[in-house]
Amino acid sequence: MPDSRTNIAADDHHRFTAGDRVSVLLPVPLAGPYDYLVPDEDDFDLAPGDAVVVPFGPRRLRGVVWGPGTGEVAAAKLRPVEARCDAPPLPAVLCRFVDWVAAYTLYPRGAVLKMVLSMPEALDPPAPATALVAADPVPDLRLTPPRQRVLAATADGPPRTARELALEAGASPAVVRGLVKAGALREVTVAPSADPVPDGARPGPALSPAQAAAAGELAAAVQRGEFSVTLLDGVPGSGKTEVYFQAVAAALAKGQQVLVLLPEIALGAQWLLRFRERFGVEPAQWHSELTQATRRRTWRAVAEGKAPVVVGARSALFLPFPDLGLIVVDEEHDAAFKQEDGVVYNARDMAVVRARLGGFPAVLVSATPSLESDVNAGGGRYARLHLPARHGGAEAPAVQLVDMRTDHPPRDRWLSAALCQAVETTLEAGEQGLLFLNRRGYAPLTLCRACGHRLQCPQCTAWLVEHRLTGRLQCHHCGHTGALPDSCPQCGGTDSLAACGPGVERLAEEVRRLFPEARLMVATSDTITGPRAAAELVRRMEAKEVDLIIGTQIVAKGYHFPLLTLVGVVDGDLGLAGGDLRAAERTFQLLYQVAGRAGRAAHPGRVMVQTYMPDHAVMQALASGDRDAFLAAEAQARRDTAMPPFGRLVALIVSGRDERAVDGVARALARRAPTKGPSGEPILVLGPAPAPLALLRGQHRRRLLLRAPREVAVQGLVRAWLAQVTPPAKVRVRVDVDPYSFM
DNA sequence: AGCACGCCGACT
DNA sequence: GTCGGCGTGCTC
Repeated sequence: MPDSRTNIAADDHHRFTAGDRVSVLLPVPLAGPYDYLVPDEDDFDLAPGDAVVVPFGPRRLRGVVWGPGTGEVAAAKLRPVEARCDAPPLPAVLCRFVDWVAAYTLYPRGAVLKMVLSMPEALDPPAPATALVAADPVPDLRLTPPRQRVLAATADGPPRTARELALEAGASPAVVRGLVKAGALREVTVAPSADPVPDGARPGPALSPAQAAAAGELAAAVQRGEFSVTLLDGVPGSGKTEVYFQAVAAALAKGQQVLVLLPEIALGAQWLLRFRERFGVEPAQWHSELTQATRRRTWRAVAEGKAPVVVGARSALFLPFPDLGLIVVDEEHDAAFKQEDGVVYNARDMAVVRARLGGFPAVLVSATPSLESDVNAGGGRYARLHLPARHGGAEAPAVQLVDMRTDHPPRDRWLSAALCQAVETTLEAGEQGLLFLNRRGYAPLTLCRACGHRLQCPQCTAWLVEHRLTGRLQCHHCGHTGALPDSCPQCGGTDSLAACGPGVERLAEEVRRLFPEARLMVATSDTITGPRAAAELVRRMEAKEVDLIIGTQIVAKGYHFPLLTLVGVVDGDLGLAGGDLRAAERTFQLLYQVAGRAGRAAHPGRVMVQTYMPDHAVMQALASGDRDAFLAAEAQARRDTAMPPFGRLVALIVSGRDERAVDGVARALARRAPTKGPSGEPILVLGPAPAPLALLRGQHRRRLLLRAPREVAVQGLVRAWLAQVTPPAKVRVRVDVDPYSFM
């Protein structure tokens, strides 16, 4: 375990008064807290965790009192704290968490605090809500029908906000505004209405014996109120959600708060519905697509203990819960929990840390647990709850491998005879199918048949992907787009550019040719752009307006389509290329998830995986359904190579516009690489190597990778290593502790 | 991260 | 003669 530095804010109840020095942590990516003076005013005192406004150079910033001043700075330089914010102090456990995450990830504490204070305006009290009531009658008021409805609505009931009133009267907000302006409605201030909260006492659904046993264990862990980690491991459709909802109910019964982390809020629509069915109302949500006002309200509600349940993406981990009693990490294996920009951290791992610091249980949920969690459960560090059967008795779908070496389709076609046959059977039976291809666009590569030139992104080491939907070329790494040229930019040849390989759009073209009567829908992040589009997809599938979905990983999880009985994986080998440590594990997880879309209701499902490597361990595991054998083999391979979770990795990514400067820094780091740990443990440093995307957004990138035995606290080692090299200003060195992506 | 200071090109 | 480009340096 990494070093967690001692923290003052955590255990100090003492208050700072006039003339004292306090250290204040600011949400800026600079090393540590800065010292300030407590102003010389009566009744002004500060305690650790208090949010304050301080001068900082030419600006004023909101920060958090972290503890007593360090005294390292000359008294003459000190400036006084300007004010205390009218907000609940940050819980001491959150301050300790910030320190812990900073120490672990090797990021400045201020950078971590920035994630906590992501909504600084929430530190100011909310403006009082204004509501509207009927004013004295206005002579000569033009009474249009909408106006009459609005005025009628004000006749009874409590004052309502303009929005509520418009909604109730079926009028536009402009009508309401017009009436206010005309003087027919009067503004009054009201106490802000509290959102309805989930009701943990509502009876849950009937659970199977296995579900009930698992739910009982989780509820008991919540009851005990001690740190523990439980891996809830169950096949898709085994009813994991209902099981952990019982733990949520137990925490609510104790009066504690609950955080549920989901990898992407995109899979939230059906999840929110289930939550609502179970607890009566939707929980508070936290993700990047919320409006400013909602974020502000929610942050404040969490801080005031008024949001009993929050469901959110990884950043929700940094919300100021005063009394958190449970964290659930659903789809815990999902790589989306790894934050890659800004502070690099893994929300699943940090959730476990947060639970440990807070002294409450964490529950990790998955049908395809990560190797880390599986090993932790196997070694007894985590408890494991297993839900074996599909709830409701549906059979797990049979997975059939299609050997593309013998059943290969003709040139520029991607569907084997076997899969075509299966699609036909499915369509004839009036059932639905999903063709899964994890590649957006029409073709991943365009090349010139005359001169061999490949269309490449000017900013990245990546091919440009043709998108017929938009008629443009697109780089999937930096967002660069350009028109599709009609002649080769290299040799000028006309009619020589050829699309190579399939994307979902090209696959759709093939399917339209083969099954002209089938109704298709292409589901990718280009077509499913938000919750509305996702809901529409669900509606069209349920109404059976669609026979075949052609989709990327966006359809791999979260959805439940009762009539979907066939899943065809068009290129099962796609994720296995490249030297990624977790390529096999991830491919298995993804394909297993996709396979789980087939036959979830009364109809038995069928899954076909097209592969050129039918003997590969991933394919064998899918075909046999023996996930545990696959995980065991994968674990053994990692053990043999001292790779995670049996060893530790830290990646350094050196980047900058000037390739030679980047190379220089990377080589300087390599020369000073540690070879031994503090007690002589063997340390291996690989690199520098060009990153797989050696050029990204015009930035040249080199990677170094440090591997250490599990028991070595790598942070000290890396800190000392980095201290020996001072890169020039335009070269950046990023640290990624426990890297997931090797790009 | 911001924001200022500072030193070199195209405008009123 | 000024407005403004962004290089580097500091913030208790």
